[in-house]
Amino acid sequence: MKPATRDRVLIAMEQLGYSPNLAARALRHGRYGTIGLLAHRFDRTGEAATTDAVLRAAAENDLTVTILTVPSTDADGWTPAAKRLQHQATDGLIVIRNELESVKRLTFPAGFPVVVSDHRMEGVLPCVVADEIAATRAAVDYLMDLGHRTVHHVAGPQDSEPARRREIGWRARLRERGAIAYEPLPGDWTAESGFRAGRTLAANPEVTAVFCANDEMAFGVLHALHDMGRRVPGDVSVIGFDGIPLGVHSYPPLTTLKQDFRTIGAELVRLLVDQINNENADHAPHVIVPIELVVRKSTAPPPPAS
Amino acid sequence: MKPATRDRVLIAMEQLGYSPNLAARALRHGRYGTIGLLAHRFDRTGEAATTDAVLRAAAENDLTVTILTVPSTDADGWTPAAKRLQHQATDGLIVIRNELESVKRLTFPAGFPVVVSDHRMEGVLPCVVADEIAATRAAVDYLMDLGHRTVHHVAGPQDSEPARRREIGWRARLRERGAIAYEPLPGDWTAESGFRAGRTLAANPEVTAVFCANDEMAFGVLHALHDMGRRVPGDVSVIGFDGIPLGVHSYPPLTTLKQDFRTIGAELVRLLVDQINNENADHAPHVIVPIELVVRKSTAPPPPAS
DNA sequence: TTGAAAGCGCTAACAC
DNA sequence: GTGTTAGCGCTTTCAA
Repeated sequence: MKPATRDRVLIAMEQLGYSPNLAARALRHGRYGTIGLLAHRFDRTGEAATTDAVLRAAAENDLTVTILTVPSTDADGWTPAAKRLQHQATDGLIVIRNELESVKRLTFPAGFPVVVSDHRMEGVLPCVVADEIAATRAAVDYLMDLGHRTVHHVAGPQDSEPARRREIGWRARLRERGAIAYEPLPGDWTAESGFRAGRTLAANPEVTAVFCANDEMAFGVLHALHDMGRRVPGDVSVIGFDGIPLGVHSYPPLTTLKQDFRTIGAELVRLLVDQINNENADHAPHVIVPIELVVRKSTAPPPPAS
Repeated sequence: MKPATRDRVLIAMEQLGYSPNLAARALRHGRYGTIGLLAHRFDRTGEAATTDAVLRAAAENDLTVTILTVPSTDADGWTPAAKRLQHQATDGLIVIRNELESVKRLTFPAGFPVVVSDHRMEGVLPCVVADEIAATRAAVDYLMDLGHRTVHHVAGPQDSEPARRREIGWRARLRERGAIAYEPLPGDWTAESGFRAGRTLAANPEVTAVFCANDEMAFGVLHALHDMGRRVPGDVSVIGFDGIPLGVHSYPPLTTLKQDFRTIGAELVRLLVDQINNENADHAPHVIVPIELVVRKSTAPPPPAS
C-alpha cells in the first residue's frame, strides 16, 4: 500500500471518529492487552507507590492496567474479588499487599498468570519482595552502633506479612546482639496509631531509640514526642520505614529505610509478562529488591545520661 | 430450570475452571463494564485520593476501572493518551487533574461519555470540581480575622488550573479586604519546593502568615521555618490545602483546607454512569464539592510586635 | 420447554 | 497484490 493511501485512510478514520473495537480484537486474539492489579487501598504509601510504578512499567509494555480494590482486609473479601478480577478481561494478575493468609486461599485457574508480592508464596507463585529482614537488621545495627542499648519498636498490624517480617527482623537482630527486645507497641500503619504509641514511649525515660514499621507511624511518634517535651534526636532517635517523600521535610527530617517501589513495580510487570508469554524457564521466580538505609536528622547517639 | 440443575452447572463450571469470556460478552453487549481513568501520576495526594474514591464508587456500580497514566504534563502527552484510552475497552472516561490547556485539546468522538474535574470545562463537558475560590476566601478571612495584616502565598505550578484558582482566590480576597498581595512564591506541589519558598519567607521578618497551595509544600515551609529559628505558629502561621492524613501529625499539626475526595470520586462516577445510560437531562452538569477549613495548631494570631 | 442459528467486529488464512 | 470468508465465544431471537 502506498504511504499516501495509508495517510488518507488514517485521515478518514479520524474524521469519521472510527476506532477499532477492542472487544472484537481481544476476542479474535485471545488476549486483552490488559493486566489486573489487585490491592486493598490506593491512598496509602505502599500501595500508591507500587501502583504508580506498575502503571509506568505496564505502559512501557503497551499494557493497560485494570484495578480492583478489595473492600476489607478480611479473608472473605479477597477470594470473591480475585474471582471477579480473573473473570475480568485480563491476561494476568498482580497481587500487592497481602494481609492475613488470604493469599493462600486464592486459587487461580491452572495456568492463569499471577505475580504476588508476598514472602509466603516463595516457590509457589512468582513473587517480588523487598528485603525487609536485611533492612531491619541494618536499622538495628545502625542504632546500636550509635550507642543505643536497645531499640523499641512500633509494629504494624499483626495480620500484615510485611509488618510481621519487620518485627521478626528487628527482634532477631536485637537478640543476636544480646540486647533486650521489649514488647513492641501495636500500630495499624496510621500516623494516629503511631501517635498513641509515641505517647507511651515518651513517658518511658528508658526509651532512646524507636524503630517504626512505617513512616506514617513515625510521624505520629515524632508528634507525640514533641508534645511531651522529648527532643528528637537529642533524647530519642526515631527511624521509619518506606521512605515516603514527606519524610524529607518532617521535623526533624526522618531517617528511614527506603523502599525501591519503582523497581518493585517494574519487576512485578516483568515477571507477569514473562508468564503471559510463557517465557519463564523458572516455575516460580523470586525477585528480592533491596532496601536502603537513608540517614537524615531524626537519629543520633543516645543522651549521655542514659 | 430447576435450582438443583443450576447448582450442578455451577459446580461443573468451578471444577473445569470455566469462566465466561468477557471479550465475547462485551462484543455482543456493546458494553465493557469498564470505565477509564486518565491522570498524570498516582503517587501524589490529590490523584491518589481521588483515584481511591473513584475505585470505590465504581465498585459499587459494578464497574471496573482501567487506568492510564500520562507520561508528562506537556500538552502533547495528553491527546495521544486520551486517544489510546478511548480506543481501549471502556464505556467512558474520567479525566482528573488537568494541567495546562490540554483538556481543551482533548477531542472525543461525539457521544463518548466523559467527565472532567476541571473548572474550564464548565458548560462544555460534565464536570466535578472543588470549590477552591470559596476555600481560599475562607483561609484568607480566617487568618486576617486572627489579626494578620496580610497573607503570603506559596503557589502551585503555573500550568495547573487548581493552582491558578487557589492563587486567584487568595489574591482577590486580599484585595477585597484592602490588604497587600505580595508576589506569590513559586512552587511545584513538592515539599522540596515548599522548603525553598520557606527559606525565603523565613528570612523576611514581615511575614506572619503563609497560605500554601497544598499540604506537601506546607510541610516544606514548616521545615524551613524551623531550620531558620522561626516559631510556628508563634512567629508565623501556616495553612495548607488538601487535608492529607499526615497533616494531623506534622509539627505543629497543620491547619488546612480539607477536600472531600470521597464525594468528588463518587460524583465523577455518578455523572459518568448517567451519561453511559443516557440519563442525563442536563447536557453538561456541573457539581461543586465544598472544601472545609480544618483548624489545627499551625495558625494563631500574629506576634504582638508585628 | 428446548434447540438451533445468526451476528456482534475483528483478523488470519486462503483463493483469486 | 486484492478480495473473500470463516470463526473467536457469547447472547438473543426465532423455530421446533
